[in-house]
Amino acid sequence: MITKQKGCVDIYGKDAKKWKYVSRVIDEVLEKYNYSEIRVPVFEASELFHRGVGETTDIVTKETYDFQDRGGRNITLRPEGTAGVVRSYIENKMYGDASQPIKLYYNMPMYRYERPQAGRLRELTQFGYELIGSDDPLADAEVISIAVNIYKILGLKGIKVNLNSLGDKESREQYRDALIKHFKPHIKDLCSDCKERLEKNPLRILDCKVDADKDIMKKAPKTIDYLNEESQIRFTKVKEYLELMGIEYEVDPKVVRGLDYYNHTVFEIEANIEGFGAQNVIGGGGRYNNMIENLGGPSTPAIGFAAGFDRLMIALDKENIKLPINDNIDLFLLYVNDDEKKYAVYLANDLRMKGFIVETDYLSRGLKAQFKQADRLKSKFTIVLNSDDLKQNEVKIKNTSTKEEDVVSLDALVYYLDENMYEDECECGEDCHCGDNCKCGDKKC
RNA sequence: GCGGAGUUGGUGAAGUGGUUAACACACUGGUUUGUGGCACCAGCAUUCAAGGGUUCGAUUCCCUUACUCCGCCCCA
Repeated sequence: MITKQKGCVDIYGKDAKKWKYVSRVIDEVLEKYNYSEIRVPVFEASELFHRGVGETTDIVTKETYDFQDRGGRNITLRPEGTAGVVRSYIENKMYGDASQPIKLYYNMPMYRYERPQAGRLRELTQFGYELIGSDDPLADAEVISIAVNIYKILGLKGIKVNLNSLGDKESREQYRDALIKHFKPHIKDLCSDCKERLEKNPLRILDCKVDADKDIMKKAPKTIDYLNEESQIRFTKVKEYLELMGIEYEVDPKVVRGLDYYNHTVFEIEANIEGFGAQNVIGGGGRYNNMIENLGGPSTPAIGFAAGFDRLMIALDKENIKLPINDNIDLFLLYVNDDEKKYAVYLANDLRMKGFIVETDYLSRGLKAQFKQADRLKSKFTIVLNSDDLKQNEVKIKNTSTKEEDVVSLDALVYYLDENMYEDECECGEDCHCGDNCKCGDKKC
């Protein structure tokens, strides 16, 4: 048997419906903020990610899917979304558009060659968005708030925003030196990973889990203390705007992010949900004011956010959030003889074109088995096509939940279905948010 | 890249160095010559992830590989 590749998943059936629903919510929220969707290629020149994401990051050094195509080009499957979006921004000269800033969002698969575990896949899906062309702290606050609002609308409760500022280039370098100075004398007390980090990326020592409780860690200098005045004012404004929007957050100096391109505002969104695996950061982002210039565009400030779609689905599942997905059908047509089957074919086609979800039997099953199938599909109505009835130009239609049966003339069938489909009570149940088609009074589901 | 635990039918699983691999659910058919969901009856893994080894004999022991799950690194 040929099986799927390691770290990949098949999404189908009920899960696919949930995915579709969640994607739609994300789309709708982002469109309220006037973001428009961008679709960029799955693969790009390897160089884009090396320069964009950062030559020294783990993502680039050990997690990319690199290959050469038949023309000898060096290709990489995208490990994240921002680099490709920025490439497109530059290549399509969006900086010249009349309307600024540029707001783009995406929801697409990413590829990282990693050992799979809970909440970690090789083919993962991320949604994210980028606000390019504004350095206003309002942009920072808004980007954070969008993420929080998406999670809120989906019904997630256990989420937490951890916020920090890395400051501008100057602040960041000063801070880096201060960290090295602080940790160097104590290097023997640190774990082996941290010993490496000291040279490579000292900021990452801060979120080490092994050394977390040690004294040196607690006494470590904080990014915020090394912000120059300008960066400090900026950070204060971001916080102010967040408060205006009613977004709760916590300043966490340990949030430094693993991608090289960040400066100023960085943030992570954590899912504090019982039963969630070790990978409880479901989203993160920050400002990347230098990246566009680094990739050959004009110097342009930007900020963005990216979130794990798969991890979001896990979070929704762990919090037992019932998504309003419709997994029943409107009508099942049962038949036995060939004339009835022909009529089923005709009627199914006709009613589908008129907007109903109609199923019939494809497996030459007995009547009993067809009823079972109708049950499994949670059909709201069933019609047993009967030659005698058809001669009279009528059918017997049964409401599955009330068990009531009506004789309806074929001409009136569409009208009958329209009238009775949602008649008795809100089909959606109390947890539904389907928003439309519900005739249960003024209640908007 | 490193570490731990697994892999038995469509599903949940029990089991043992020896000739029919429990049990349950699901499924299919029948009891009911065309009106279900209940009940009863019958059927449903020559096979225990793949390959190799030990053995008279392996699904059971050993090795390798693949995959899954969990963790580290890192990240979403």
